Amino acid sequence: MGEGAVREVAQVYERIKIQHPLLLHYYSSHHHQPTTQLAHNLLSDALRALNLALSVMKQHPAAAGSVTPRIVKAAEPQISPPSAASADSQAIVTSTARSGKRRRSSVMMEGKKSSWVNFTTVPYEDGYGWRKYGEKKINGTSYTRSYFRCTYKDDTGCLATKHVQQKDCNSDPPMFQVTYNNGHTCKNFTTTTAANNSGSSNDLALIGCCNSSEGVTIISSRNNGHAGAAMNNIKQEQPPVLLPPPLEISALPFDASRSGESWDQYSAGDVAQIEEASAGDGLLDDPELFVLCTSFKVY
DNA sequence: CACATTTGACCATT
DNA sequence: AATGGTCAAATGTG
Repeated sequence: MGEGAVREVAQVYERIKIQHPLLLHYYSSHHHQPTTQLAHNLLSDALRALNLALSVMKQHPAAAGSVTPRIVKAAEPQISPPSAASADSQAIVTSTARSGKRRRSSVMMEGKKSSWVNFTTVPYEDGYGWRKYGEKKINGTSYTRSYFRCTYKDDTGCLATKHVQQKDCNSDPPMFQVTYNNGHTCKNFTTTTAANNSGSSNDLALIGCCNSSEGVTIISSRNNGHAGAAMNNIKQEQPPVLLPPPLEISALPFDASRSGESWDQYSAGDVAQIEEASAGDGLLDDPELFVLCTSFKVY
């Protein structure tokens, strides 16, 4: 058993995990079909088994074969899952006195906890409403990084933010690294407008990177090599979904026929906290394996 | 008019 | 000083 085994198990796990919600959605509207429920149960069992297998492999790397030190390092931090809305993080809702010069208080620094990354071809479709608040050219990258905060921050004090960084690799579709900070606390805040992304409705995020070939859904949104241009296709008002509880099987309250959801990052509510180990693309030699190996629950 | 995006400036950290 | 993250005025859009 080696790295290849870990990768294979992890890939199967992620595939099931990603496609499970589609089945659940179908199942929710076809209760009368026992075969669907059977498939649902089987998938649930498979998920648990694979999750457990990955956990064992990770805890006994000697048995599972060598895992690159960088991966292990990145998976080390064990911090509360992204969905946890801690009280102190609420306290950080510093109104930052719009008037004067803002100052990053120590409380603010204490609040930087939940952070996780996701590699996806559809960085703007994760079921939440995001509002762009900045764009920056980051050293060592070809594309600008865009910063988003929760659309309902002002209404609910939701501290969720994310930034999207297109990878340098010339993949088609382009791959993005999405870094989330703080889970959403706005929950099921209602929106009125429906998603009308330029991308096809069934786009599904896929964990992976440049050379991922399997299961990548082509999105129609073009990218002309400038992240800012790609942003023009962002649909800010998307039907929000509740964060699925960590590895808990539940139907998602969204219409999968309208908006693809890249909620895999949530199912890893226990996802290892990922600290930026290095700048730019040096984060990992193999981001795909990296994500796969850090997104399962450790029992 | 309300809301979202753009973009230069500001601030904290290293 | 360089860098990354955020603010907020200006601008765009429906």
